[in-house]
Amino acid sequence: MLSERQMMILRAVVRDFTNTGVPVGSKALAKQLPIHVSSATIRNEMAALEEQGLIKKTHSSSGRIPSVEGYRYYVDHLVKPDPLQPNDIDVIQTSLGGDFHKIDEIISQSATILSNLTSYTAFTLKPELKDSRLSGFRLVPLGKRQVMAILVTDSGDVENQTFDVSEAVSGDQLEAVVRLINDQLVGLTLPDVLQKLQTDIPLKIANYLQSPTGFLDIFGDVLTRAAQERFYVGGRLNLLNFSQDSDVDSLKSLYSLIDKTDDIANVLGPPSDNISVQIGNEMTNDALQNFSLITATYDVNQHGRGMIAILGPTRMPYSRMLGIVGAFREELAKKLLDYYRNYDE
Amino acid sequence: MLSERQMMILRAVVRDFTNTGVPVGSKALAKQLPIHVSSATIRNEMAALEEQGLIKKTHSSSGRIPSVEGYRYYVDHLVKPDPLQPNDIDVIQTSLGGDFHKIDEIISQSATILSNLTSYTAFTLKPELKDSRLSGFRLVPLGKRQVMAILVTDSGDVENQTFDVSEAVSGDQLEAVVRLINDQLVGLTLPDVLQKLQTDIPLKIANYLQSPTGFLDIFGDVLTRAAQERFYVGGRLNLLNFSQDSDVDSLKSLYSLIDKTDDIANVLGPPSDNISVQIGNEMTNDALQNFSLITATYDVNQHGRGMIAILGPTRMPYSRMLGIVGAFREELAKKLLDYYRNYDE
DNA sequence: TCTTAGCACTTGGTTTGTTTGAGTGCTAAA
DNA sequence: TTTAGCACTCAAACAAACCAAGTGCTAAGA
Repeated sequence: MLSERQMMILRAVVRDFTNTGVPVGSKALAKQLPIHVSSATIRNEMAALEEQGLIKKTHSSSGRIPSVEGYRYYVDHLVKPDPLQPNDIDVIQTSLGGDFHKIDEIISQSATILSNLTSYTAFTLKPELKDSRLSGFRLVPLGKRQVMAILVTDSGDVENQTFDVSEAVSGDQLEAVVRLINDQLVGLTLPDVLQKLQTDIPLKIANYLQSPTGFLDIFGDVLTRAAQERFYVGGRLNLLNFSQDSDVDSLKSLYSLIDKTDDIANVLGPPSDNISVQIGNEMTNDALQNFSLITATYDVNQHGRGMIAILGPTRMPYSRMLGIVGAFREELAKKLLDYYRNYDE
Repeated sequence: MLSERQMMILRAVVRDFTNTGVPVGSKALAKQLPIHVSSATIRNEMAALEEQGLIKKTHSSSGRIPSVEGYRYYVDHLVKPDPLQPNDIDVIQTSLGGDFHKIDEIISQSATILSNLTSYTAFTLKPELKDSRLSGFRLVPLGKRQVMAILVTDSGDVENQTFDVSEAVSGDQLEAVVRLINDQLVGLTLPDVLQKLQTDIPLKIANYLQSPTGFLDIFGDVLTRAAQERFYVGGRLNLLNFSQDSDVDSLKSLYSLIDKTDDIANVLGPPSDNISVQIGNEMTNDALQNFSLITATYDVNQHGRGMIAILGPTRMPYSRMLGIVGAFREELAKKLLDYYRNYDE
């Protein structure tokens, strides 16, 4: 249990350290705090805070820096998100104000905006497609042997892929396949489609084609790509600013971590309604020991829920960051609702 | 004019320094060289080489390192490309051996292979499309207001883009546009198409649509994207290994340089039949002062010519790198010919 | 004339020691 | 409970000393 004064001191330590990066000592605190006590008193309180594992020293006679637990306490109990700077609001609204023709453009643009605002690295995941349904499938013959497969979902997502057909296939046959898929699968959720694709469909398609597997593979490919959570990264290079003593190896593993599509869900953690903060070793991943991750979901009504996140050094100014993330999730949700409304009507 | 012995010494200095990264002294050279002379003699010769600006000292009593001019002389007169390691041949052939369905896959895969072989950063440009011709154009209605535009060239390239149509457009109208474009533009080279698009076409299309500009913009978009040289980068992270003293700023400018599509042609320089080497400040770009760039073209007969390149530290083992680039350009050309042959027949 | 042994000299890097300043814990008095 | 005072610690900055590698030059030898 912390006294009021201890909280005040802890808050000041975190604030000061996140701002300056220098361990903060009793004297500086005494001068800075609103209450009027001597540095010796501060020292006593700091000893108590250290006792509880909330702050620590970098060496035996140094000032204090927050421990991970200290940051945690600060984030959970002491911080208040800063309201956005007018300037920041401007940036968001102009960057997001344009006319977009694809959801992906909005989401990827968002990653850039977020990284600019924070000067950290930002992630954006588009709303999950798990619940969206197949609304159309096309096969468009392009040349002698090339065909493009196009898949459309009811939420306006389009996924396509070109492939070669190994044998000569007639337009009629293609048509038949398309008709079959559209008859049987349209309206189902993507996971359901994927499942049927492995059971019912191969039998039926065999009527039209001798070796149907090729087609189904392609269709499956396009499908899984569409169903996969697609994520975007902004401000990759900002990570360079925080890799202390330029440890190339850890930088590399960091970069390969954030570029691997499959891992990202693991890294970000499960979605939650609140804005969530993960600090340093609270994340299991070794490469992230000196980083903090702020994640937040955004809801687009029946169109599902997506996620945004920023990754920065453990000593980030949390109040400002929480403010930005909180505001941005709202703006993004609004923008997407707008987009869908336009698209639906 | 260099004597035989001076050449031998220069070659040895470059070899040694590129291998070890340590300035090389007279004693080490005396031991290493095939001829039997004392270190004092070597010192005299080195003084002569320094006189000519081919090698230099890092400080008044240090060993010598090659100057840019020294590297240049070495590359122009002394180096012999190493033959490929059996292991490397293996890597190339298995990585390139698979079944590809798109040229872009081959080219992008090539960047990865090259970067793996060299442990530097690799670039690959696909064969220019300037000379290839439009072979087909499609507009595929996807939903109420979404349409996909697809463009195919005679070299098998496919480019597509989804867009919203602001007004309700009937299928008939779309068909008419498609027919018009196919009638008027198929068979022309892409630059010609682009040109006609600004002159003849708008007039004709006005018969079918009230506000044709939207469509033409889209078509133009897709077209320019297809005509643009597309390039791929492999081994981005390898740059981290060579950024001495972790100068974050120069790293950043380096990365933004290689990620900007429009600049890449400038950076790589004009294509030439030979393998070309650019060393340090021979490149005007500030960010590249400590790097060397090896570029080479590859020819795919009538399908045009592309480019590959590797970017590494000035002190790279040139003989090995020249060997790799030389061999790889051939393999890639072969593979692409194969691909086109399959595609054409 | 070319080569080489020998030597004085230069320099960066490493080690070792010193100083300084910010900060701490503890004690004893207010 | 607070605070002034004091002894103590440690990183960082600076300086001195030393070492190893290498150089240029000179003078003798082939």
